[in-house]
Amino acid sequence: MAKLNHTKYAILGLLTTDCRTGYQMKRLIDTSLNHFWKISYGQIYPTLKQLVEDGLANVQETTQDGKPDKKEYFLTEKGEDELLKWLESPLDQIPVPKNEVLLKLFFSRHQDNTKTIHYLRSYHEILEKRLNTYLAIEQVIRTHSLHKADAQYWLFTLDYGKRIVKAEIEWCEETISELKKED
Amino acid sequence: MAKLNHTKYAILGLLTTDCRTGYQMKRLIDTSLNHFWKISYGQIYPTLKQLVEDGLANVQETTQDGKPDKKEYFLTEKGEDELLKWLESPLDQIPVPKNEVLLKLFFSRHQDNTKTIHYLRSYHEILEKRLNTYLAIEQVIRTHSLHKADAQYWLFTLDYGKRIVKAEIEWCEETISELKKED
DNA sequence: TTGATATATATCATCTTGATATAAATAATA
DNA sequence: TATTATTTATATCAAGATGATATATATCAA
Repeated sequence: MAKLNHTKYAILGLLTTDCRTGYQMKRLIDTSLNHFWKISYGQIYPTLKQLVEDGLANVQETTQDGKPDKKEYFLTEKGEDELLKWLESPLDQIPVPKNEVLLKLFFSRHQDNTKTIHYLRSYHEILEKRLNTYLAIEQVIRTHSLHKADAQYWLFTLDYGKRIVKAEIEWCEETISELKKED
Repeated sequence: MAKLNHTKYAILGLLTTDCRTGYQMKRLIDTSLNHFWKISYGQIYPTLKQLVEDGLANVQETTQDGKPDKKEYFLTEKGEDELLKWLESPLDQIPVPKNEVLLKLFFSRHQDNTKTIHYLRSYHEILEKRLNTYLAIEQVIRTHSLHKADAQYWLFTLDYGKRIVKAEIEWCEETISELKKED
């Protein structure tokens, strides 16, 4: 049964930025907002169609010089209202994300601690890279995009990402330390 | 296209605990492991069937006094090997979870900051409740289950949950504070 | 006696995923 | 100059996930 469809609102929101095509939306999400969202083409194009059918967006085909033709989507007033209604809607439950690392860790009494430690070291490396990515993105925003309307809110989301990754890194270090004691 | 199927390994892992039925597995996940995993009946029963077909588990129907009949599943040696292989497999990419709160926050320049602040206060409340839940679970583990083979690893996962929630709470407080400055 | 709850198995409409397909363009390389 | 790689762009689909729903047998509470 259909619960709230986040894809629809994500795309409505994206239409308030300067993304106009499905391809641009996918790129923006993948390169700049992937610390808190992800989307697939399998969601984008059917949802754009549905938004047009529902009168929340309209579409205009554009011929480009030196590039393939494209379909540009624009929010309608009705679409804007729908977005605002969603923004105002109260917070429901927040699902806890599934975490493969913790799933494995929970069952890892079945293997040697040295393997588990090695695994957590890999995780630690991934997290450090991720933190560096977030710091780099933050730098780029502060240097080039602070004037943009979204900048402040974008930084809020990055701050969230940074804090979570830092907590994950600390947890990693602590857990590795505890596992070492048990050998 | 089929990527690694976590459900299968989650269920193989659960069969190393004293869960024997689909219903018990769902209950264990929902009550004790929901800080890092979730599963639906829609996954459990078809996957149990598949494990039996693949020779990774076997099933035995049991009549119970005063309760409905049940199907009990047991790991085979082949299933145990498969679980160990999975535990030893190297860490691939870790997806960043989707986060509805950050999605809304990113677009919330379109609404009054007072609404956003109110929304983040709701989030704050949910997080504080969640932290209390984790602390309570930890207490129960330390008091009643420390002897269990899984206890230490379970506490590791809870420690992760606690640290993440604490980071989220701090982020909330900081972000609310920044938003207040802008009014 | 009735309704709620616990224990138990199971299905399905809807949504998501990410691989894949196709195509028109430019850019890089041999 | 031709070929290959990359960019820009739209689109689909098999496989998996979800969580509501259904059904059934039991005990417990009102």
